[in-house]
Amino acid sequence: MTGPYCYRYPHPAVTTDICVFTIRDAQLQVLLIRRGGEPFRGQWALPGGFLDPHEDLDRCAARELAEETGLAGLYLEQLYTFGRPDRDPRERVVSVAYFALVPSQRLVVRAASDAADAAWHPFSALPPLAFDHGEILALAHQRLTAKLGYSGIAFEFLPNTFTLSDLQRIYEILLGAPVDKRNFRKWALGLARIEDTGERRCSGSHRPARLYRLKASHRDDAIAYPGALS
Amino acid sequence: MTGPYCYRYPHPAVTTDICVFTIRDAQLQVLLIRRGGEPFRGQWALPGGFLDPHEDLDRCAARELAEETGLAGLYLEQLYTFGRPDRDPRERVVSVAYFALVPSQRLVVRAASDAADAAWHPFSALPPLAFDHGEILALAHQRLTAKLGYSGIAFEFLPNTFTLSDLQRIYEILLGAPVDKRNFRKWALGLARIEDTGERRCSGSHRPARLYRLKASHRDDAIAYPGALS
DNA sequence: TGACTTAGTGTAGCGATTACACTATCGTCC
DNA sequence: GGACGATAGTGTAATCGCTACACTAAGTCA
Repeated sequence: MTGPYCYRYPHPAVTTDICVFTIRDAQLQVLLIRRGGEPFRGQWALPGGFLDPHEDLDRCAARELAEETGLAGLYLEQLYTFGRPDRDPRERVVSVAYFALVPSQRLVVRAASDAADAAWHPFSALPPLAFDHGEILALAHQRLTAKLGYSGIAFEFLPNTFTLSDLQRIYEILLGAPVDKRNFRKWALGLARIEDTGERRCSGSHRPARLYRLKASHRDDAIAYPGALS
Repeated sequence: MTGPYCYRYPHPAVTTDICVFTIRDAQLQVLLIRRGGEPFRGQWALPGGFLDPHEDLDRCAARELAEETGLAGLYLEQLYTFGRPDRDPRERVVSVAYFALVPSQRLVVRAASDAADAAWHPFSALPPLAFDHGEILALAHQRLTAKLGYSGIAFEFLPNTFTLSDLQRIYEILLGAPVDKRNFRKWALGLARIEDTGERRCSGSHRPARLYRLKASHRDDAIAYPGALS
């Protein structure tokens, strides 16, 4: 392939790929797009794409995510950089992987032009993935569960207001194990990061639950749920 | 600049930069090289260099480290990827940063051709650094101290055999605070990862210390010194 | 109004972490 | 060879945090 961009030494292409997680139907789910072009046409892959010449890496990840899925403004964190020489059959591609979390409510996903389709898949039943995206997702999942043990990352799955039962459900799904209600609440109520809104949520024929809210002032507090250490 | 390597879209250059830490003179120290060429000629920088076309990223980091400093076979871990569009004045460069640890004894450092000089610098008194290498080192240091809390990374600073006092000194230097001797030894002796060699080390006019050794079988055990949580 | 469903609450036991000070063993110097 | 100096090595009691565990409260709906 020849073109107008020439260098004295070979340069790899650089892309970002984004692992977007959410919790839906009481399951951890991942956003995948069906590839519209070669290679791996028709297979599922992570959203992502090539780095623009004057664009920061974080910016690239956010842009690709918005372009391919319509999602914007979510928690986005650099994960790891994958660079095996043969990971893309077309040319040498170094991919900076990101991982992102979406609250369960913001699930509207739009497939864009260069992606034939975009859909959520349960993490426990992923289809075969293009390139080394399976490996990338495995690492993202590992990071996600590890961060439960030392950061307040679980809150990123929640909307602005939530009940303590909502929060507990998140932890139970991510940990894959039930959590004691009283111990969990004792712990959660001790966190500086959340506060009572004074409101309640009525959702069915039972006692309404208090609604809590995140305090922006403590956004980056390290929060470790002790039961997450297992 | 024109050359034989042409692409349809612009490609950034990709490099690796390595933050090498050791402990020397009761201080955390970092390996820097003095730049022999432009830009930033004569300034201190992290060892590192351009990715070869058929080389994995990890491989590139290890190779550059060996070429520029003579160090090989040490603990090497990918840290983060830096890609600000203006971080290199010559052209767009995306750098995959690594961090590496060397035992205090293996300190022989050799400056190679393209690096005018290589030397250890106390982390607490770093000279001005080229590019965004100051930022990279700050992140590496953060990762290093964070990992003390949940991994056995401190052992990477030790030679094959060591005394418990050696180990304690590592923790005290990295944590920047004294550690209770009895509690520390109780903890260390409970680790499955170390074993008594039966030998002793005599180093001065005082009681000799038992020598311990790492068990290879437990190389990747997670080890968290409780005092490291502060 | 009774049944159902989820929200919300306290305590006692256990295990882990912490604080704390003296004895042991070697070399050296007189 | 005895005293000194220097580092190695050792145990216990108090505290704190985590865990296990079962019932009452407040709504809806039939």
